[in-house]
Amino acid sequence: MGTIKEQNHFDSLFRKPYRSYVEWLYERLAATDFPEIRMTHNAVFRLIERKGSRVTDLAEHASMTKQSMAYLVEDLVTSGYVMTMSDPTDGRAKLVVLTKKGSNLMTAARRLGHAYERHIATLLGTEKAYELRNLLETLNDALEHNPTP
Amino acid sequence: MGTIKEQNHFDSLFRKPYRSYVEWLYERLAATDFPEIRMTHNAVFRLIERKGSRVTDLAEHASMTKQSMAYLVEDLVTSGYVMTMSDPTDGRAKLVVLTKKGSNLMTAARRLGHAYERHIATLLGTEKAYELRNLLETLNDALEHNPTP
DNA sequence: TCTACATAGACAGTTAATCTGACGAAGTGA
DNA sequence: TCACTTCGTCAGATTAACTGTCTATGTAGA
Repeated sequence: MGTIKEQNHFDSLFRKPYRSYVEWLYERLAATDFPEIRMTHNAVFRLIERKGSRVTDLAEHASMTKQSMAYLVEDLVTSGYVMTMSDPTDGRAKLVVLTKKGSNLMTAARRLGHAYERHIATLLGTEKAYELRNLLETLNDALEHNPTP
Repeated sequence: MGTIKEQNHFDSLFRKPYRSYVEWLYERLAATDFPEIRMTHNAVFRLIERKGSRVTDLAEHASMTKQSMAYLVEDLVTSGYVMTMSDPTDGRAKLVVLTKKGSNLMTAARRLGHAYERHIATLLGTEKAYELRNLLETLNDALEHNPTP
C-alpha cells in the first residue's frame, strides 16, 4: 500500500519497506534496553555529530523548528541519552552530545540495522540484495543533486 | 540520512526516496487544485475501495483506531472529497465513498505518480529504473509473506 | 424467539508532536 | 558603539493521534 492508491506505484514501493523496517526497529529497541525511545527521537540520533551539534543545526537539517527540536532534545536529556554543554566558541549556543547511554543506543541500532539487512539478503538472495542497495544509493545521490520535476 | 545514524544503511536508503516523493506529491497537490489535502488523509485514499469502505475496515488496515479514522473521514467529508451513506447490508455501518472531487484527486495523484516515476527513470536510466522497481516489488512481496527476524 | 454477546460508530477527554510569534542574551560588522 | 543577526527559550495554538465509555444494531445459541 502506498501514497494515494495505485497498485505498485513508486510510492507504495518505497513506503512499505521503509515502514516495515522502522516499525520493526523501534519495537526491538523498546523490547531491549531503550523503552523511552520513540520514532521522533530519530531526528536527533540521525543527525547528531560526534563532536556535538547545536539545536539550531539539528532543527535545520531535520526541517523542523528549533522549538520542536529543543523539545526533543530536552526529552532525551531527561531520559539520559544526550546531555548539553555550552559551546566554548559561542556563548549563545549549546552543544548537544551523546551520553554513554546514547552511544549504547546507537550501537544497538546499528546492530539491528545489520540484522535487518541480512534478513533482506535472505529474502532476496545476496546478489539481488546487493543490487538493490546499489540502485538505492545511486537514486538517493541523484535525488540529492537534482531538482524534483 | 536514515533511521539512527549509520551512513548508507538500509533505513536511510528507503527513507530518502520515500520522503522525497511524498513531500513532492503533497506540495504539488496543494499547488494544483487540492489545497485541503494533508498527508494523513492518505490513509483514507490509500485504502478506500471503489465500492465504498467502512470506517472500521479503513481503521484496521491503516493500523489506527476507528476514532482517528472517523476524524479523518469527517475532515474529508467537510472538504468534499468523500461522502458517507448507510450500508444497505448492515444498519450499524456507514460506507465511505469517493465524490467526484475525490476521484479527481485520485486521478491527479496517479498522474503525479507517473511523472515522478519518469523523473526517476531520467535520473537512473530506463534500464536501472526498471530493475529497481522489480527488486522493490520482490522485496515487498517477500516482506509481506515472511516474519521479521 | 429471547437473550447474551459482538460489532459499528459516536462522544468526551487526553497526549504527543508539531507549529507561530515574541523575546532576551550574545555575537558581529560598519 | 550601534544596528543587525543568530541562538535558544517562553507561551500558546493546532494537528493527529490515543483511551474509555456509550448507544444502536446485528447474530448465534438455548
